[in-house]
Amino acid sequence: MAGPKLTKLELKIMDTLWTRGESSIREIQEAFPEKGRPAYTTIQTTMYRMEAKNILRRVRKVGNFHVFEAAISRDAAQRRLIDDLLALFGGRTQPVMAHLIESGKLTLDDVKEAEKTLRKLERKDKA
Amino acid sequence: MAGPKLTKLELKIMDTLWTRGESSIREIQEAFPEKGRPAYTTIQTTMYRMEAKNILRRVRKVGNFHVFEAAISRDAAQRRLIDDLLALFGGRTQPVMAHLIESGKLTLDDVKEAEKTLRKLERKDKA
DNA sequence: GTGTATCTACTACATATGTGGTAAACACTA
DNA sequence: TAGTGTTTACCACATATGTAGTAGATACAC
Repeated sequence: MAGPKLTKLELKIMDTLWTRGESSIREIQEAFPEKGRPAYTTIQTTMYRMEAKNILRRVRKVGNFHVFEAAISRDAAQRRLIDDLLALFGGRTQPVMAHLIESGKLTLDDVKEAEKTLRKLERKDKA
Repeated sequence: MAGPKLTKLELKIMDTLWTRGESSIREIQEAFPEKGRPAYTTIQTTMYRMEAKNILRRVRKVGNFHVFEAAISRDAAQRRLIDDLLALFGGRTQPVMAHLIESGKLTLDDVKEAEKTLRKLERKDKA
């Protein structure tokens, strides 16, 4: 059933946890670019709410601060993002691909890579 | 700069306008599946807000009801959806493709089609 | 012209999210 | 152990969104 839906801010927080592993609130806050960095308590409140939703959990206390870790994988979160997008397109990948190409984001190399992966999968399925 | 961000409900409303063209609130409401169909005034309120955001506009009055039309194209809205998703992936298409493949949503035919389109584009760019 | 059904315009309200303040607890240093 | 700086836990608030009710306007059928 894929992970829960995450907002943009939640995703940025998770990104730090996924990339750097266990982190304190302060470490996560300081991972934001200084320009437009949210207040410490903004991150804190959001993380508390994420804890209530089991998106992350506190694993231990060091000194007087808590250390948190991700409770869902990056893969699960990403899959959810894409599933949601696809649902908005009625499950059809074609328009998605068309837009990716049109915006110049998808290169011929990307596509060849995808094709290679698919052919590999096909062989595996047959075996 | 691509269109404004649309929510799921807003997208469903726009979908009717894009597909069937000019429509009344009632027509849009009745385009929702009977199971879980939002109340007339739910659609109405949402459409009024969309009007304020210039996502749609009322074009004329027929009898005692207004007729609305889309003020942004399906293409612009879809592009925005995909741009937003891509931004969450740091602009990288690779993980997006990987997930599409992994979930079985992207077939070899889809990819070949994309490749053909890309090659065509390439030739056009050269010319 | 009058009645009836529909629509409009406005209001209300709950939830999720982003935002950040404040007081009290707490750990570490000197 | 006393002081200081950080953290926690909680609170408050604005905005966006989904949800729907109500009163009065309005058009159409007869």
